[in-house]
Amino acid sequence: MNNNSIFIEKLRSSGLRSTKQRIEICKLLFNRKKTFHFTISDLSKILKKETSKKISLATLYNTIFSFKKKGYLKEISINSDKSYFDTNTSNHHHFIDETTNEIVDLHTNNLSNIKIKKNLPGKKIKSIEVLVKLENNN
Amino acid sequence: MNNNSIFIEKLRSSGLRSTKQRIEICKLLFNRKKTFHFTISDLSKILKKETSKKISLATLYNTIFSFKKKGYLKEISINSDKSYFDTNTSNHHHFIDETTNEIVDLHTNNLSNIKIKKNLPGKKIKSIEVLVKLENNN
DNA sequence: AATTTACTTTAGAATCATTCTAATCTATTG
DNA sequence: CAATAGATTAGAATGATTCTAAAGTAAATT
Repeated sequence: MNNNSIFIEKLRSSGLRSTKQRIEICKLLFNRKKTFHFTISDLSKILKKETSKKISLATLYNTIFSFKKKGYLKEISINSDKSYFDTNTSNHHHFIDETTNEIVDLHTNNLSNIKIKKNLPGKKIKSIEVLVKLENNN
Repeated sequence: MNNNSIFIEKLRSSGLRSTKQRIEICKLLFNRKKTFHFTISDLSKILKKETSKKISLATLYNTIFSFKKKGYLKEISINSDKSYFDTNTSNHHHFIDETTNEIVDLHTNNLSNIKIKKNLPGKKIKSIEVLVKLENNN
């Protein structure tokens, strides 16, 4: 029938209860072909428009952070007053257009291999994130 | 006598009035051998301790942003609830230790050359920022 | 299927960084 | 030394995020 069962299974299999709210958020985030970059307030606005039942802000925060912890979302490191998230959890990087604030994925095959020739004692690399800032041409 | 005159000149030459507050902030930021990474609230705390006269938070924000605009400071892109700044304005990158939140410079000579093989129409690259996240080497 | 229990959701308050406001002050110019 | 453009200030306003504690509900247990 509907494809909620996919999300119910996804939630269950990762030890999260399959609640109405979480399923609604899953549908919004993961029923997409293209990568989706968003802030919590983006999400909140979209949910207000597209959904009949209201989901509280606190639940949105809770859910997005548990999805991040489970590896369903990535948080993007850019300088901003808000946090950005990405539905593309594969290893990749970002362009940010500083005139429009639009975020675009930069896949690793479009980037030369990165080697770090310095290491700090007692520490190991967890991730390497590249942010390419863009401005208008000319 | 004192070396304030250096800062007075620095401020004047870039079209900023040399006020008591700005000179105080200059001394705190630029009388250092090593790169200094800080947030506004770090700075505020240090100023409270090290300085007799109080500088208002609004002035701190104003000053740090004008110093950034003049190129005396760089803002660092990490995910955080606050903005981080860096007194090292040369082209370089950062490590962030996610267990302690300590930021360490990563100079370009410790990094392989980065090539971006994709470009977006009408846009050009303004800067490339690499953030290396570290964790404990257990 | 009813009960229990642990996990979730919720509204609203609280917190914290940052920005705004509008009054006062002051470095520089003439 | 007076004029003025630019700076500083306290405190209020804003906006993102976190907290709280009460009410709701999925899943486990009977």
